[in-house]
Amino acid sequence: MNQEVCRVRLIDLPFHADKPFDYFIPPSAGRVRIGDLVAVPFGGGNRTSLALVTELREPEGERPLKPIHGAVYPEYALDESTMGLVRFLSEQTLCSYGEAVKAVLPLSAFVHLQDAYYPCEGAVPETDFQTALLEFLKTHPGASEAQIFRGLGERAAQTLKELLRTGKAERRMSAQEHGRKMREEVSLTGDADGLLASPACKRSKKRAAVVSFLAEHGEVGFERLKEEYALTRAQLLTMEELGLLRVRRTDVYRKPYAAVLPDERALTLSEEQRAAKDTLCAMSDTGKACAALLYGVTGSGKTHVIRAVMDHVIAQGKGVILLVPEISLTPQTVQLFSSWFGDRVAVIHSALSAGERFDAWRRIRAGEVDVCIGTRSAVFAPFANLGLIVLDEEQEHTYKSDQNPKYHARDVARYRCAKSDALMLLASATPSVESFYKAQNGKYQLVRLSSRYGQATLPETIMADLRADVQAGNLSILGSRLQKELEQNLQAGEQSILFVNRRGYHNYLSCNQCGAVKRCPHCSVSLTYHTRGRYRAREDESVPAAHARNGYLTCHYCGYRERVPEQCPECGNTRMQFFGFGTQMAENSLQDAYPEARVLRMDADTTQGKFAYEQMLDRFRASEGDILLGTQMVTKGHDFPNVTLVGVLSADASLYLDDYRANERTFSLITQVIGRAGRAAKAGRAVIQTYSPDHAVLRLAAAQDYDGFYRDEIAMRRALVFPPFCDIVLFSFSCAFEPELLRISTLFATTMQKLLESEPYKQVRLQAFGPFEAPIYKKQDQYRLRLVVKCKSGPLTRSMFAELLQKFGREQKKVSIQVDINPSNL
DNA sequence: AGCACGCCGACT
DNA sequence: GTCGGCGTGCTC
Repeated sequence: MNQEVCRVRLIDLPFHADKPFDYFIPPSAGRVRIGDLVAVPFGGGNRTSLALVTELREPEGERPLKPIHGAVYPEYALDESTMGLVRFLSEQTLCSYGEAVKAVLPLSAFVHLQDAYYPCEGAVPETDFQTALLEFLKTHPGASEAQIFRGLGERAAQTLKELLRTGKAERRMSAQEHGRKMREEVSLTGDADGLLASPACKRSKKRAAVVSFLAEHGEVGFERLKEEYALTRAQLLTMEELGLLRVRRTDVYRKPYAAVLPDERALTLSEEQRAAKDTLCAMSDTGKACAALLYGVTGSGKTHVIRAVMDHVIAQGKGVILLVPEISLTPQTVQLFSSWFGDRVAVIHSALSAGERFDAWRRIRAGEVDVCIGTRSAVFAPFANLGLIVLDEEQEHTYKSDQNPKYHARDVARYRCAKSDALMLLASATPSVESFYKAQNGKYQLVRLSSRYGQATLPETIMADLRADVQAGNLSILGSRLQKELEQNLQAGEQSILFVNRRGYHNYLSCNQCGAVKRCPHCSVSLTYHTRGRYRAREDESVPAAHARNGYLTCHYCGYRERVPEQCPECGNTRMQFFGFGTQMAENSLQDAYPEARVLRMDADTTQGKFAYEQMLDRFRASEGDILLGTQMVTKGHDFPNVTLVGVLSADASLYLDDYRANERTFSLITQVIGRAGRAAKAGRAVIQTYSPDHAVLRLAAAQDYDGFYRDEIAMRRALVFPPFCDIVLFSFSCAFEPELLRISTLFATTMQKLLESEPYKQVRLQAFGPFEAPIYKKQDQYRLRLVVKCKSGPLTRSMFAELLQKFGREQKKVSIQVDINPSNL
């Protein structure tokens, strides 16, 4: 027999142990193919593990191989393209094979490997306890470890190992599936009177009642019995086992998003929109892999164009993936698209249960849907015939995963589209600098929508200079201009939205006289205040002067640090202040200023519940609030006709983010916020509070001048070498023991430098910074250092990183090392 | 990750 | 004298 050997990757190995292992395929294992999930005995104790077959090969060498147990979960075997995707993910993000597999399959939903123990034929026990255990296994073949412990106590563990080692018992794997919802139809196994007379019914009133009920109604669903008699599943199973009931199980799919009636409104496109649609459809029709950036100013009707292109692709029988940044923040978009595509749509929501996620996956794989709408992970939707992947609001950072595998949905989309000759469509009003750069260089086809759709007009944008307020002695969160506008709105009974930038909160130092902010001389990123001692400021707390003198300012990209200056280097003012406040503090100030106003605070804390977010928006829409105060979530695409004022409490918090994307994020944010107020018939106003009213980014955002913003920003990125002119690789080290942490991270850095001098890595060009302290140096009793590397993330560079990570993972376990290529925030 | 093998402290 | 701590190293 040839092809007796298979090469596999174990699913549950850490990165440093993740390499191929060979097994032989015994005849009992049946047919095994590449992409199959198999159970294999692994390690000294031969514990059963899940593995993925990556290669079939001829036997070679003398080393005896272990036999695989066999294929499991045959319906989830990976096809060739998914195998490619897994390889791509693991190579691209430096994650283990298993992590990649888990990203691509809804594994957690259904896989549950459990060891089952069996006695071996002719086993001769050596001790009394062995005799007892073997006896137990004979009466309970396939018992789990837990069952054995329940029967014989925990001390059976030792004996069980002896039996396994001496071949008196064996361990096989039982593969169980979870999360599969079955419709359970229950009927009687025989004549009702006979069953009622049985001891099983005599002993239980409930059983008797259920039997009588079934005698009357024939076959009924389990749900019905549950309602009528509070019958539990356990009781149902017992009755089935006792032979009273017959349960007919059929597979059902769960559909958490009930189908909405298809929206039959005809789509009328403007001239410009139709031209955009035609361009995109023509690209799709080439049947070749291609990518486009649909850049449309707010209100230009991107959604209509997207829908038209989706229709076009679906009409050709191809699958479409529509990615949105965050389902709960874009309920309208999702609702809109779900209703357009009716039953043939699957929605993948981060709040789905494992089972629901699994159902969606199965429906897609079975070809029952044309469209999959979802967040980041929906980019893996298993369409056999993929025609289009859309990333709506492509600049959003939520498209980058911050857990392994740390992929960017855009990269995965590009890969999948390339492999399936599909179209990748990025859409945004404020594209990421990286994407726009690619569009400028012809990598993406740029499609513009430059005119506003309908009568929507931009609101009047007001830069409110907070320095004037400080000079006038007003230190409130609300500047005078915003106060005036708010009062006007409260009086007129019109609604207002106030935005607090809490995300990316950090302590940065600025002069409250002239607004100057301390920046890194090398990276043009604002410096972050760190304390030297144990003290850490809470969100709403300004840093006390005593601590300020204790601390230092540092750059998160290169580790540069300096002392806290006594006075402003620009104007000599001694009133330097630390920034950062949250929604709670803003709410308090608002209530103090306007006790009669109804303020709805919306942030991560107040939107805990499942529907809390939507409920709050509904309440606001129903005018149950005068002011909606919140974080990021209030800036997303909601239409509130009665909102005529939008305020940004502090544009600076975002402007002086300790991230090279601060400008980009601010531009995007301010542009979106302004878009919130100009949607209805009434004219709106947008008030942007800032200490830097002349900051170019704010002015460009107020003017909605993306091209101007891009021109400045790309020049800055080029000059300082930031993406798209390089990749940033972040290594994070953590350990409870500071000296060890320092030793290992330094060793890591020097080993990397040494590696760079030797083949094959001599051609790798990179610049390393650090190790230096992470923004939060100590977290959960772990000290954290990081190493920032600027490089071009190519195969050679990544394999060097992989080699380093493997080595350091293998040789020491105290310091944990994480890697993130182009992290979404530092 | 799990697990075995291996070399030093407080207990029957 | 042994049980057991978790350091080190391997898993086809």
